Amino acid sequence: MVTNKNCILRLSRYKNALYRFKSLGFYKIFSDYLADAVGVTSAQVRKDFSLFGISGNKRGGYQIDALIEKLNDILGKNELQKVIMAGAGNLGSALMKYKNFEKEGIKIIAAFDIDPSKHNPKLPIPVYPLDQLENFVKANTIKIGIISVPDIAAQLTFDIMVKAGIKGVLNFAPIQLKSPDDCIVNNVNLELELENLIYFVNALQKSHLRIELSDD
Amino acid sequence: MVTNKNCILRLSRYKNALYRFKSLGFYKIFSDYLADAVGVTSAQVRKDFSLFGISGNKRGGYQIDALIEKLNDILGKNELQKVIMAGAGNLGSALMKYKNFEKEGIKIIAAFDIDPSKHNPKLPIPVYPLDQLENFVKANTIKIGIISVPDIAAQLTFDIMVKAGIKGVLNFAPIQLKSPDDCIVNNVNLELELENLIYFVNALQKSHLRIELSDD
DNA sequence: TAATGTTTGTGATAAACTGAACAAAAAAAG
DNA sequence: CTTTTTTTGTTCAGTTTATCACAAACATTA
Repeated sequence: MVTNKNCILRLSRYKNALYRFKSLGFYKIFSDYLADAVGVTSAQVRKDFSLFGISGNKRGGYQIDALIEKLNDILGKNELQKVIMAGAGNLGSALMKYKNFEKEGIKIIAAFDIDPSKHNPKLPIPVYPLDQLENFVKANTIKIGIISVPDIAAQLTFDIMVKAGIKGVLNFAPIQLKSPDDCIVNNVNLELELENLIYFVNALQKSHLRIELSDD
Repeated sequence: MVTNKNCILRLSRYKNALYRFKSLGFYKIFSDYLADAVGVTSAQVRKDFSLFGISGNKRGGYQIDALIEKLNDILGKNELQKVIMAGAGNLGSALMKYKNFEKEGIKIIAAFDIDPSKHNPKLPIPVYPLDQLENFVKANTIKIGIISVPDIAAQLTFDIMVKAGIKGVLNFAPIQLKSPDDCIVNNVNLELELENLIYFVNALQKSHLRIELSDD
């Protein structure tokens, strides 16, 4: 089992790039083209593929269709992935309207919120009371959940999800969730991303400054 | 200059944890407490601090206030960070309403959109035509931008930002932006995060299955 | 003041990841 | 059919990142 998160992220990027190549009319591709499109070296591309037993044709490159198929298979994307959402506030609502998920075979099939004013089972993505989450997840054997509730409610919401049988959570709340071993948490923390950016922008400008100063 | 992105992300997490400890009434902290709160080892905490010349007191731990101050300084957070947003659609609007940014000293001061129906200079965060972005950024010496436009428009929008003098971009569009050396791009790709999660959930379940099977 | 216990700071070590380089395979050219 | 060219697949070496382990420093206690 490959546990390198960056490697898996690269697979997703390769796949996205392949769709673009395909839409341009290509039917085969070489590792260096794909590398350029994704911003890595060609050795990296071949190495990644080799880890998953994906092979191409020497001097012939890779068949795009077959490659996409294999990547989707590895990424678990060859069947529609049903996902639930906890929290129907601003961010949750925006994510529910986000078109790119469906394009990628990911469908948010229901949302849950503690606030009665948010409940509405008639929406395209119905919003139910939070206490119905467990039954819904069990009845529909959902494995993946998204948390977009306020941070104060995140751990509680998470625990409900775990109890219901959710095995993977995309967490937008800016706290570190306490999780059992058999549930995976991916954090998306927008403040952290911005802080990170600010650090590197500052650091880069300082290092430029130092280079300029050291020139004289 | 420390260029390890994960290390910088950890600094942000330490800082967040420190605020929580502080609000609980603590005034000093040991590396192992902080490590537990963030989910790393205590050696990692001390090593990270050591990289930035942060030192504590042997047997006395670290003063929380001084530590927060130092981390904010490193992360460039001791002054309000002004940020602009390109794209005032669903995601952009949700981000503009997102309260946690201001709590962290990050303020979105204006948004820009190509769609006239989105323009409204009277909103708390005013929305201007895209072609005013360059002048606005120059006039206000903004360094950081957020891209939440459709993927087809992302590169164009990015190029405008770079021309205006933006040095760091948080990009929500699911494409790889072509960027000059002096501008940093951090990608937030929600499909990728979900795909990643799906992979690891599947892989974990398969590996459990294998372990169970190999038990007999 | 001396002994004891605790926690930092860091050098050494190990692990993980990436990149370079080249043999092997296959197509194309002659 | 042989040579040349191209591109894969993989080994090996280099780099980066994380962990271990322990000396040094300080507080506490007797």
